[in-house]
Amino acid sequence: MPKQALPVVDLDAVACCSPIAARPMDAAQAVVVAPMFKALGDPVRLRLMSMIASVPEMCVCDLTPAFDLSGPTISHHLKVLRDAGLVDSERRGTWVWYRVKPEAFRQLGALLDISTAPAADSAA
Amino acid sequence: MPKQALPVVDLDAVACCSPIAARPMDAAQAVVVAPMFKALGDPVRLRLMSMIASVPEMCVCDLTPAFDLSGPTISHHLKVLRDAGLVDSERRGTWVWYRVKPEAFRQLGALLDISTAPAADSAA
DNA sequence: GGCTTGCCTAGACGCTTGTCGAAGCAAGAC
DNA sequence: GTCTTGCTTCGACAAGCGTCTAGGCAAGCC
Repeated sequence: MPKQALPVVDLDAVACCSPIAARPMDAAQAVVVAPMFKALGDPVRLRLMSMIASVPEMCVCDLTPAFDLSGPTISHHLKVLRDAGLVDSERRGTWVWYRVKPEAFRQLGALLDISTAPAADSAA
Repeated sequence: MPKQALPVVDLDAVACCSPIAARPMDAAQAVVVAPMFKALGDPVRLRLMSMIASVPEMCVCDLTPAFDLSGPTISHHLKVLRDAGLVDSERRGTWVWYRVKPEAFRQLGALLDISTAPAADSAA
């Protein structure tokens, strides 16, 4: 069995590593985590994330032409991803570069782990 | 009418295991996967998911009182989760029971895996 | 048969979101 | 300095979402 968050219940630790199947998530934690999933809940943002995650870092100037959308719209979606804590941006000279925040992805991945869940499919 | 939620999301049609960091996700796949994340992007639905995932199966009658929301609203959120392919429902006598679909969770977890990503900072 | 309980659907309402064009700011070229 | 390019912010609009009440259907009890 994979080791998991020990019973020390620090809110950050819970938000970070406790699978949602381990126990019912409390309202406060749900409010913190939901925006991260929500940010991924748009096809454009999912593709943006994927493009950024596929390379060490990505220039907005390479992101925008991949979509049939205006610059401001892409910029808006990138801001949503930034606000959700999924990516970081940095201006270097003329261009702005985006980079994923791996710890955020590890968090979400850990939340989705159902390996510790009561057997729903086999018990039925 | 234990209608099995129709395959709004056809799991088999999705590249089931390719992490989004492995390569840029194509638009078609993004359109299929985004609704699953979107469904988790609401605090109420996240808590519902967590409650359902914490036990083999869960009766709506136990779900509803945990929230300060009307029955129809909970029912609506459950339908969103059902349409996203994250849960299954079944009527047995008087009550309706919900159950997670583990394969959907495994798929989302796999998508979020960034261990194969080009080192933006983790291996740098 | 009629009544009650459990859940879903329908319709409506206000807030949020995705999109755009216009305008603004920062960096570099001239 | 001025001009151009890259990106973001602003303001607006339509579409979508979350919530409610009202109503409907199925199952079980009398």
